[in-house]
Amino acid sequence: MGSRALSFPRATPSTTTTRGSRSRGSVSSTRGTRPWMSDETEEARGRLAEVLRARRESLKRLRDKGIEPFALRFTKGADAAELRRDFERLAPGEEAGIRTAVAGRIMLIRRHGKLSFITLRDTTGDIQLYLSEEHLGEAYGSVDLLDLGDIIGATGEVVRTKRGELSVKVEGLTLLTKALRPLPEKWHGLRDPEARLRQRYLEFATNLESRAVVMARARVLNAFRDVLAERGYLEVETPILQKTHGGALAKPFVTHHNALDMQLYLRIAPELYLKRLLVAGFERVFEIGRDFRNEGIDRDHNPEFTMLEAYAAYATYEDMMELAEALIPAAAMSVRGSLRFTYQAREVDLTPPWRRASLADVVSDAVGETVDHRDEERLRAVAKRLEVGVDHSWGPGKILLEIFEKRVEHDVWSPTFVKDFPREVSPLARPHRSADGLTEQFDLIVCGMELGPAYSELTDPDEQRARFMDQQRLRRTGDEEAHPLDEEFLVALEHGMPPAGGIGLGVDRLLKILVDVPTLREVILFPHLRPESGRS
RNA sequence: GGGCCCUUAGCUCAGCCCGGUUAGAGCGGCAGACUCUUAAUCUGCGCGUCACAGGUUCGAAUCCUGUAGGGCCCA
Repeated sequence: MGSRALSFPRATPSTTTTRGSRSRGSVSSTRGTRPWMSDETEEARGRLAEVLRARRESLKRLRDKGIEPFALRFTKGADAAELRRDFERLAPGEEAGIRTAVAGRIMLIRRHGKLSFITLRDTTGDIQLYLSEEHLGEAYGSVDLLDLGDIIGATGEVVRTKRGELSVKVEGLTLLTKALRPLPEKWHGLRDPEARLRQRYLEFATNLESRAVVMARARVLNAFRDVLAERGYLEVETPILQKTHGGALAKPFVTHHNALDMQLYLRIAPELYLKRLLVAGFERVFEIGRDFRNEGIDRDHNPEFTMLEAYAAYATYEDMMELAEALIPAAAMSVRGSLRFTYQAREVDLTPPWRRASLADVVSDAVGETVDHRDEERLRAVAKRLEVGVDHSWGPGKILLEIFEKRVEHDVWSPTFVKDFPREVSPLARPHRSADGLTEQFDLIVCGMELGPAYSELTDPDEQRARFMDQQRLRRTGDEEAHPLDEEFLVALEHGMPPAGGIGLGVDRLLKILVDVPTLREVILFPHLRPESGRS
């Protein structure tokens, strides 16, 4: 059963509009409803109710005329952008002599009696429809039944109007989906910052510039996959539901498997499973997926976020630096077309190679005195001077890291590999080949943000067990982010994991930089918001 | 966690400081005119628990307190 073309005699306007029924809605069951919450149309009051009733009315009229308002399919001939590109040179008043079929959402209607213009929006942009009674005959009356927000298909010749707007001169019009709710204001779009996030689909539908984020995300992921595939990395998927949450220092979400009657965690990182794949003999693997961390929500944190993790056997953290220097520029070129641009009005240059400096050196430079990861007394003094809160139980390494994160990191703007982390804050990285008490870990910092860590991976199962035991001690002192001991992972390591380098990259934070927005929420398609409560 | 700010029609916003008939406008909606518009224009008509709860007052969108959601800054 296909959709019948929307061509029929002019509809006789109903004289029975909805006026008489307005006062019925005085029972206030919809008190406090918000547009993004469902409401009971019957009892809704006010202007929205009037719009909803009008839309239902035209829906009914369409059905009365035997027209299905929710069609099955439509064959598109071209996108708005394709037409604009292909007919760039068409002169005003000229007809291309070529027919096409376009489809999209009605953003604007300009009716001039026997002539109407519709601005139609598809994925690629807007295209104008030119509709005239002269051309459409009786079917022109159907234009009266169209509303802003409806999704339609149109066939006709490509023309440029006398006033210079590229248009499709419509010969056939098909209603594809009737919109039963109104679009936001046509000029301003959706502005309320809360509504923009809660009804993200309306933001993307009406605010064209917001779509750039969605495009950029796809481009970054494609660029990553291209670079990794070219280098022989295999894309894999590992469990999100895990018995033990590991691979990072963070609080997990807890869930429950009914049939097995057991507690499970949503992964905080795929790391320990990717390493099992190294044990299994896959030498280069990567995963792009969601991690979940049960932490606060702010401009740099969302409970779920997208992470790339990649591992290469027989490699070190220097190789991961080189990989990062390939991945991020590829993503930047794909999104920005350049390695030099501004983030929040500040110049940034992603041209590799990037600065490599030890954590102790970066902190020393920033605080104006030489510190190292063993001098607890001096570190405590520096922390005090800079008003960085530190706990009595912390060792020097943790204090050093805290000073870095609270006072130094934000100002590290050019891409920098901050490397060689104290052992106590790095439970999964290999001991440094030449420096005592350090590990071969780096954090990549760009525009004051940590994009991700990388290690020369720890392969010695006994050392790994000792690290986990240290973490257990921290756990007992109340550190909820300490790494749990994963016995099964240790058994896997005992079977032998090749020496390897591994890296994690936070895709959302990179996107923040590439699309130049100040908050993570802007780059997440559907960011988490607190539920609206107290409105029942 | 602390401070400051916002919440008025489906949407975009006035009104709030200094309390006073029935809370305004534009878009959108409805009815009509209009064959080259670009947020089309023009005429007419409607449309609100002023986020929520309490307090002060003869009287509260407006002043005070609390709560919720959101934003910004600091930690």
